[in-house]
Amino acid sequence: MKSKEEILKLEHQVCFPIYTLSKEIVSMYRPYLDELDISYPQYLVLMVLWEEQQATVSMICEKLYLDTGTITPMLKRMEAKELIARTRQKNDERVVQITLTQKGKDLKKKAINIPYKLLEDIDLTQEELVFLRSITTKILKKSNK
Amino acid sequence: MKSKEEILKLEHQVCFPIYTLSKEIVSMYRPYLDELDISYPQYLVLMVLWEEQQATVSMICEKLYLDTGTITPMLKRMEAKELIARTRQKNDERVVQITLTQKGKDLKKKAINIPYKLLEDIDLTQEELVFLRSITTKILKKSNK
DNA sequence: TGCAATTATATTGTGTGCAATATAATTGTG
DNA sequence: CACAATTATATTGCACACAATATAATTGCA
Repeated sequence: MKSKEEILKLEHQVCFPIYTLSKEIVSMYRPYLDELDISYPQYLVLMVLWEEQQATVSMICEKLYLDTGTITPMLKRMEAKELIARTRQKNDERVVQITLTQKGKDLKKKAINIPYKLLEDIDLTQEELVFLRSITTKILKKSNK
Repeated sequence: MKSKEEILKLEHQVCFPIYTLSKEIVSMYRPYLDELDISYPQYLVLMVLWEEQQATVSMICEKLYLDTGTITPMLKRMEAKELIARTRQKNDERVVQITLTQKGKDLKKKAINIPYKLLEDIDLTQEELVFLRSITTKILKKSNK
């Protein structure tokens, strides 16, 4: 039985390791993403587009659990780097369609091996990966109700 | 045997959920920490100080896996809020000692129940908690070599 | 149809987070 | 003992992340 004092200690926290782990994982991506001159969140945007061909701003926000305050300036930076194009939808001028430029499409080939490298670097067993995935998605599902 | 295309999605389900979960957990803290007028990283600094009474800047950096570029401005904001005091060490003027003010000490009483509330909100089983902690610390240990 | 809600995106402001660099104090070495 | 290396913290610059607010386009309803 832990005292309140004990519970407040950093070493006993559940959330702190996750918070730290998240940063650590992003930093594991850094050397690979540096080569492509993109950040981790930008890589996530590209993954959406590589899968969907095109997407609206709100679709990207929803898929990545980010809001327009984060996404809009990020998309502008990606546009400046000529990875994507932003165009207002003809039949509804509120909607902004995001599409890949040729440069953005080409990056996929260079990025295709990053997941393998990361899995190597993280070095977890299959069981651990499955468990980790199930727990994280469980919490996310619950909190999204 | 998964195609590269699919693996790209698979890893999307390992690293991305952790990244998202981390943000989700921080947002779970927000209502409780808003009452104390502190951010999650500031809460982490306070946890170190509640445990250690006092600490140097570098000790805090090490414990929280953050660097001075993050910590120094954060400590200044916490000093401005009169939660902590910053004093140069007499025998080595390079070192800055961080101590709690009375206001900083008093916050501990109000914060003592937050971990319980979070555990409730997260709603994981004991096994899941233990597993999560062990796996996150495993990766962190490995990457810190 | 007119205009108040709604919707999609953008903007503002604040606080991290980190790489790179700077600064000042201390230590180690010839 | 001088001074180059090291150490501890600070600063700069850039990119998120998110709450709050703004803006412009579209929808819905009296």
